[in-house]
Order: sequence, then C-alpha cells, then structure tokens
Amino acid sequence: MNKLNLSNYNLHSTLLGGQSFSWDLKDGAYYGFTQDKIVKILSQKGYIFWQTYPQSNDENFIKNYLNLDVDYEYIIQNFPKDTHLEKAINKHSGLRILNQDFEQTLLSFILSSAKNIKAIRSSIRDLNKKYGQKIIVDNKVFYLFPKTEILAGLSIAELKNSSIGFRANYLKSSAQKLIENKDKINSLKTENEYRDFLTSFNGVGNKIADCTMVFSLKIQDITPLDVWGIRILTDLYGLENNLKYEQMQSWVKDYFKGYGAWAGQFLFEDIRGFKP
DNA sequence: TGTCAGGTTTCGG
DNA sequence: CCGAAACCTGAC
Repeated sequence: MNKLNLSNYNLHSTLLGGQSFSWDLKDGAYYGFTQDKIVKILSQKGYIFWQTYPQSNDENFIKNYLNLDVDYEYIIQNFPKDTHLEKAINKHSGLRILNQDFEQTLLSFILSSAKNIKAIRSSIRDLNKKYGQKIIVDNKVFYLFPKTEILAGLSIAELKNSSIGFRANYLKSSAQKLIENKDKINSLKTENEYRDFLTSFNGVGNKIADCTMVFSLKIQDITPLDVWGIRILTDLYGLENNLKYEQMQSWVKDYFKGYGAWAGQFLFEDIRGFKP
C-alpha cells in the first residue's frame, strides 16, 4: 500500500455519499471501480493508504481522482456564514468533491434518473458483473465498469436484463455517441460548452449534465439541481420554486462565491440524511 | 398493494 | 415556452 499524508479528508462521506456509485466498504477498506482499475483506499489518522489494480501504484490517478489540487481549507473558509452550511460542514467535516472519470460518470448518472440510490448501485454492479472485467483483490472478487465500447455494442434487450428499464435506450445511444465523439470533451472548457454538448446526449437533461460537470469535469460554481438541490434552495434559502433552472444556478454561483458544487454537496448529504 | 424514487422525453395547449 | 403523462422496476 502507498501512504499519503492527507488530513481532513472524509473518505466515508466522499466515497459513499451521493456523488459516486462506484465504492463499497469491505473489512475496513473502501474499494472502487473504474473502467480500467480497482482502487483500494483506507484511512488512518491523518494518512490514507491506497493501491490500484491491476496496474499498481498509479499515483497520478489517485491524486486526480481524489481531487487533491484544490485548496480545501480556502474553499471552506470562503463559504458564506449561515447556519445551514455550518451545520452541514460540522456533520460532514472533510467531505470533498471527487474528480471522477468522465465517461463512467456520464453513463452512471444516465442510469440514475428516477431511481433511488440503492437500485442504481445494484443495476451498475449487475452490468459490471455481466460485461466488466473480473479482478481479484485481497481474495475478494471485483468487476470493472464496462468499457464504453462494450456498452455501445450490446442490444437493448441485453441491457434491460440489468433492471435499467427505459434507460437502456439512453445508455446504448449515449455510449455510441461517446465513441463517435471520442475526446471531444477535452476540447471544451466552459460550463456552457459542456452543457450544450452533454444535453445533446439522449437521456441527459440539465440535472445529469450538472452531475457530470461537477463530479468529473471540475466545474465548481454550480450544484446539481435535482429534487433535493431545489429543496435546499427553496426550503433553506427561501428561493421561489417557480424560478427557472438558470436563475437558480445563477443564485448558487453568486451566493456560494464560485464554490456552489462544494457547498451544495455538504447541504445535499445533510438534507438527505446521509450518515457520516 | 400502491406509490415513489437524486429525470428526460414527448405531447398537448 | 409550460405543465403533465409516459417510461421500467426495485424498494418501502
């Protein structure tokens, strides 16, 4: 295992909270899957220990994924002082935003629409088991997230065997579009460019575009506006619920001073009652 | 047993 | 543009 000096990083709330479906806690360690590796992480007062498989010691990956080049203390200290945020930060101290793989994040959130977290995690693991590579770590069996090419080549009927229902069409069509537009995402930069591209995928509206931008493209000034996100704005901060999507995100950018993604994540985990 | 879940698309007005 | 129905299915 590799050792990394890393204080104030709440692995539990970060890896098992709502921003990723790819992690499990087993025997005191967190195991996650991407499209090409299994990642093992555990924390021990002020340090984390980690390893990647089958390619070992992928330090570049781990630092990118854990999003370590952000100035966490600065972000927290710069938040507006209000009781809701302070309560949420206190409860989930050390919660971070991850920088996950783009294609996996987009495809995973396409599967999330109108499903609860437990069900979507179950569907993804079923797809992994059927179509992802098997890897043994610590005598435990893991499966990678399926390659985009594999998903694009499956039939709708095959995909529906993983309990994803009407999302099967979205998944296949989006996987195909990702292949046709290989690396196009890397040529884009601004939120508007990202949003236009992402919402052109079948099955991707504003909310899933938000999740993809925040959790895999380092957009920090917006927060995903699902039912919970909107509830936060209306119930806690008094916004009118008939505001348009763009107006709500505009308020988020302004009020949270460019770090709405981070503030929103604290508030989201708090309001939905995630146990730290 | 019926409703609902971290939405999007489609369709009618 | 805007509200409502349709889309699948496991979970409560």
